[in-house]
Amino acid sequence: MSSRKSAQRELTREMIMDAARDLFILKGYEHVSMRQVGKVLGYSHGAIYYHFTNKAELFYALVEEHFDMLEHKLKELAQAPLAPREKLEAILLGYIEFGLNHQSHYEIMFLIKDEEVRDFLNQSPYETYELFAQTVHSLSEKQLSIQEIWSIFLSLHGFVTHYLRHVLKYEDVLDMAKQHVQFLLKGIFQS
Amino acid sequence: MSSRKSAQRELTREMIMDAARDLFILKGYEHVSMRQVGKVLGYSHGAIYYHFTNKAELFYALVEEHFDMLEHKLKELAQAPLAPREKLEAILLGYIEFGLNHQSHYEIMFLIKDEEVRDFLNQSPYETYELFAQTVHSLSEKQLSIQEIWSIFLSLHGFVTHYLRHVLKYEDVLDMAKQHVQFLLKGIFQS
DNA sequence: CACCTCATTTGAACAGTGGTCAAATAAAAT
DNA sequence: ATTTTATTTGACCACTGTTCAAATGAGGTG
Repeated sequence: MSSRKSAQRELTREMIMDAARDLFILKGYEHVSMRQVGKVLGYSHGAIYYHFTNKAELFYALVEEHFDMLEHKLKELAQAPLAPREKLEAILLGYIEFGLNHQSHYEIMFLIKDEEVRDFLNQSPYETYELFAQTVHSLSEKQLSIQEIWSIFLSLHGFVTHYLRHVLKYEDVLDMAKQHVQFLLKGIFQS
Repeated sequence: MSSRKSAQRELTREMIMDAARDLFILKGYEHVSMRQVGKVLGYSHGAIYYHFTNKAELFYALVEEHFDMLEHKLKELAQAPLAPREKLEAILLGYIEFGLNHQSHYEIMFLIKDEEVRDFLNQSPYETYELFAQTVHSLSEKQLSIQEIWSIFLSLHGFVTHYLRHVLKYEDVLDMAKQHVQFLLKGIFQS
């Protein structure tokens, strides 16, 4: 009965995050317990609390990664060799794709009310939205106001939120997503 | 130590729902426990389980009421003495108002993923959406397609969801709500 | 009145949760 | 070889939803 593992197997934040990520994607924030995370790693739950102050901090560490992923995706799409209108479409669609392909993460990033988690969400959501808004603004050739961009964002958010709740995959709603994007862009470009 | 209360104070589903409603509005679904509900009524939690099979059933009973309220509100707005365009605005704004004035309920009605609760949500969401869609369709003078109405709904849903998460009141976002509605209706009526 | 029945209520029990912390352990530094 | 220090354990706390045998007492029957 050794109560401390050998040095090579010493627990790290990375290891915990890897295990948590798997469980988390599978079950969502609320249905993953600290004890479960410890169990898959072969450690007691106490050890997890040595590396993370609490559950919210652990899961927020994961979410930070995903704000980066979303930003990366937006930047990538913004550089595609397309006409502004097509690029704009790609960005709005890309947002939906991201949301529905990373449902558990989207949930924490934009949906969870839990105060504990919210306390850790500092600047990331604002920064990511700022990037989104800037990109959309320049691609719309300045025809969209701040307010209109915000409305577009909220409307995309509504789409993701709805289908996320019904646990549908992106591919299942692709057509609908495209039509939603068309609806939002209607009247901006005269085409 | 009497273990059964006198007949006049016998527990009813109504009494439980009244107590649950208060707690629920105050704290939201996840932060209300069956023991708390029992406590405010002066009964043990076991008694609650005699009248409701589980927490989900109890809270769903409350939510049924609120689908009715939303339908009632939509019907009321549809009969206001206004021009179609104004009426349409009033309906979209009314939806947002409802969502933000009954945040806890909106959460269960359209947001909670919990399978237990979802099992009880049967036809109500569809029926209510159907009413919304029909009303919007007729008020748009047939200029809006099924798909466009669905997009409008999702976009309103996104607005409510976002501000609900940030626990803002309807009055706090009224201006924003009006602009969002204008954005969604832009291009439909030639005004 | 006594007796019985049965709807109702209780509270102990179960398996789980997030979180804390003294004590045990072993690797590293002296 | 001894001390220090980082890490891990697991008992413990207060809580959750849920189940259920046992207790209770109101109402009906003889």
